[in-house]
Amino acid sequence: MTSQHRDRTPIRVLLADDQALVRGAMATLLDLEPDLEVVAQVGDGADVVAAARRTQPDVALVDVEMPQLDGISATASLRAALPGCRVLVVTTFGRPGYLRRAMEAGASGFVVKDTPAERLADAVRRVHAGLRVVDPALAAESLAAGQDPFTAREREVLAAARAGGTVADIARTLVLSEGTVRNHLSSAIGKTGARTRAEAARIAEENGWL
Amino acid sequence: MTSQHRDRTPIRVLLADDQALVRGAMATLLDLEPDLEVVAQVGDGADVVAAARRTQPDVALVDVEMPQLDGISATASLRAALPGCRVLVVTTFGRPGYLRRAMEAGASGFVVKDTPAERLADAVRRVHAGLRVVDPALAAESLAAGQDPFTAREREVLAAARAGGTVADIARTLVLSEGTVRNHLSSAIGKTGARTRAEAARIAEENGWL
DNA sequence: GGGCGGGGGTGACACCTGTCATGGGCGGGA
DNA sequence: TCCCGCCCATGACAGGTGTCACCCCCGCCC
Repeated sequence: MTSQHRDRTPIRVLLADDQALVRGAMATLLDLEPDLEVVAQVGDGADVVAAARRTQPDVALVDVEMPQLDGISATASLRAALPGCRVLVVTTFGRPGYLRRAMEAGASGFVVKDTPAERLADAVRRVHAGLRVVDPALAAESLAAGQDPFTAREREVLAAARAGGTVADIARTLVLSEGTVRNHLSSAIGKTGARTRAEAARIAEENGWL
Repeated sequence: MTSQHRDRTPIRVLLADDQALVRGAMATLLDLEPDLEVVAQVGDGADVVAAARRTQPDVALVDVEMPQLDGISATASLRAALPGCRVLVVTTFGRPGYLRRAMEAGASGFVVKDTPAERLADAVRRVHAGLRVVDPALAAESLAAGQDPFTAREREVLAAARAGGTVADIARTLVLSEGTVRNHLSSAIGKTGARTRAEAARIAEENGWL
């Protein structure tokens, strides 16, 4: 497909964002561009693949924070279902772990919502052209932070600890011994350099490891 | 929309949101309306009053979550400086405490970013017309949740506890005895019905009490 | 095969937390 | 004026937490 027709066939765009106001605003913003056409809007990651199958978009703009299925998982599903559709992840939080996981899930670009609105359409065009779009500063931060140091269990235990419950609560929800939970927590605390489970959970969350 | 406006002068709108992408998208969305004109955009609450003085807007759309000065405080300052300018608070999180505090600060409306984009312009018009715009469901939730049960100190201690540090850390930052910190924490835990400080902090945050 | 890392578990120990009783000081309302 | 709520503080106590040593099982890889 050597489709270099710039203004003839517009780039078909799918929008996935749980905030209707933001989604709608971005849709009008992109629809103003003559070479872009928003062909679908969904409010949850769980609806991405179905909408994409129906409307066959060229590029999908996917938010990370969504209620049922998050944007990273949705990206992976979408890439598996429609390999021809490229994904540009758009997110509120520029967490290093998000960037890494998004790229591993098959995203072609990663844009933070701090970036000027004028650049969004250009990011879509670049992604559609097969280029990778990543904020350089965030990429550096991602490298500096390193990757998720946790084991699967540690991550689960730490995620369960975010709710603020006791060790007994976590043990009950994960069906584990209290001692085992404390061992995992202790390990996670050690790996993050924290001094309490709450601090460890905060650090993990800020890095996008949960 | 069939808005027959007798006077041809458009409603002057100021936008305050820290996410440039969202801000820009909302600006284009509102500028498409013939009776609305975005006359200023700022990325922080600290810049709201200065920009309003310069551009004399009729309505200010203010986000709650902003880096230096939050939207609630910015609303209060703006109402004091330019009483003729009405404020419509737009926020990601529909927390009951946010709504209450926004109205107390002098806001005329409160809109969550979940609402459809089509309704935003209408909300601006209503606010400009002197009406109050509040999501009924959120208003009910706000009444059900009651208001901030904490004393000033309890709030401070709980806010400091969010970082995840120990009692000693909190005592150091607030210049208090460790025993006093534990007393305040215990009181806050009791008022929220929580069982740990982390849970209490989570509850307080979800209700917009911090 | 032996080593290694992950998962699950137990027991013990020092330390931190949450609770309560109690006290003093300060300001505002009946 | 007295009373009440808030703030600060102390001390004591039960129970939760974080750490460590040590155990087992399993799968992987040199």
